[in-house]
Amino acid sequence: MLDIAFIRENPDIVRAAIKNKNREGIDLDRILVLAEERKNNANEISEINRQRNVAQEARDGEAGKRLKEELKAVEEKHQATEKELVSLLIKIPNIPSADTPIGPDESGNVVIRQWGEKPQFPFAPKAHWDLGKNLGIIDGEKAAEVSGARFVYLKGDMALLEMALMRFGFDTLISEETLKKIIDGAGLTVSSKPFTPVIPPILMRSQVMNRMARLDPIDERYYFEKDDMVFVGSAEHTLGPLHMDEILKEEDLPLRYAAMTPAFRREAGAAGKDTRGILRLHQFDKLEMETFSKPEDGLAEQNLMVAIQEYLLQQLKLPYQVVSICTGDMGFPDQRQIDIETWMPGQDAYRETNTSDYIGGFQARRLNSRVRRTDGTLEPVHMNDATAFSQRPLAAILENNQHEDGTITIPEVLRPYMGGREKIEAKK
RNA sequence: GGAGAGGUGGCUGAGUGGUCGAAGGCACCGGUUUCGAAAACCGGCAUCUGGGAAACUGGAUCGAGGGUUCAAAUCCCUCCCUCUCCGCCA
Repeated sequence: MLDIAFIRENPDIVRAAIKNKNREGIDLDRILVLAEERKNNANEISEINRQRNVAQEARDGEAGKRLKEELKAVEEKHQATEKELVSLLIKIPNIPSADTPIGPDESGNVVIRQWGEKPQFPFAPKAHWDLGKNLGIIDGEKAAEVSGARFVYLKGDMALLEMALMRFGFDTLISEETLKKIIDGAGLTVSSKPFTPVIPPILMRSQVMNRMARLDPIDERYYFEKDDMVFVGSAEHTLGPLHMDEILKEEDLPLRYAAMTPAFRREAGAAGKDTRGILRLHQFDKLEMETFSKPEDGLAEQNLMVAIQEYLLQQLKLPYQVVSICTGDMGFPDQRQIDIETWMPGQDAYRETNTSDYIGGFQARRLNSRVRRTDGTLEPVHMNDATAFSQRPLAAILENNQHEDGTITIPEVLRPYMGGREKIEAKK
């Protein structure tokens, strides 16, 4: 949710954001009228209450009764205004950052840099679903019988590889030394405070998800009506509300958290897309980063998130490109979205493996997560969320490190987590 | 799931219809004392919000929402949460 004062002062910026993010049809003038009405009603209520307090003091039952009726009428009006205002307000998307490309859809995204050499194969490289099936480490068929489409069993070395990947990610995020190295390497000036590892809930109240501006579209969520709860679509959804209704101390910022959880997505509207392999599942594991920072540090914080993502992929020696997501393709609460696409030779394409969302104070405003500044004022804390690793890099490892005989070379950095082994081979 | 007890300021804890935004204690801030510190003593100290340059001042807030009443932290209803015991369970 945007700050109403900001909307009042910058209607043109807000209008542009609505248009560029393809959210037309929002009546901004109505919002401004309602905001004015709300303020007037609040003042009126305040005045009636003052008179009521006087009447109480005087034990004046007659005046008290009359004022109570008056109050009731104004309060009803006030609540109706408030309700309509908030319902309109939460439809306004966050304002894209100045460096976000303007574009209608993913065709407007801009590749900002590429890293790594695409591997050359003296044979036709296979896609990970074929590699995984042949090695007996990805089983989509049995999963389909048991759970339906878009589920898989990861077995044997694939299961171990995932644990290795996630553990490597965690170890990177909780090491101040490594973070320092990453920060220096990227030429950033941000805190090197390490991430706190968290095991968060993956079921949450729908209301809180709504305060994260992530409930809509509800079709994308697994919703348990009886309990009014939803499955998280990402650990972001329960890490973000970790400080709701709190006032944070400026000196405690940044706060950084990392959590690996299953993520659940209904993939409504993605029918027929990526039906093979592990790129688009209803349930997948993801190691997520979530940070809370001072408003002025929020953008630099996102740059750190991206630097970490790049470091992780570089350590795996996976070629990738960094993409600045344009206005028409970016998330509703995002101020700036940077994706990383990793090269998948079996599909002859870069595929999205990481995303990082700079949210600014957009979620914090509804979550009521604020920071007390040294001058005593309160501001919404700025939030960033970003993928460290999902399961998608596993697909990239399989495809990039494959051999003609179908075996896979395990990335060096993951070997210590896999008993020092160098290769994944078919079980004899 | 069953039974019971609770949710009050940064913490603790009193408060069962008006004099309560809320005693006392702890913590914190300032002062006296001291060479300095501790202790003791004195004073201050919730949050949000409208108006105002400020001094100051109006309003709201005792888990959330609704109700009774001229008046609610206090009475009634609904919901949420926490704790204890039992049941069940990893």
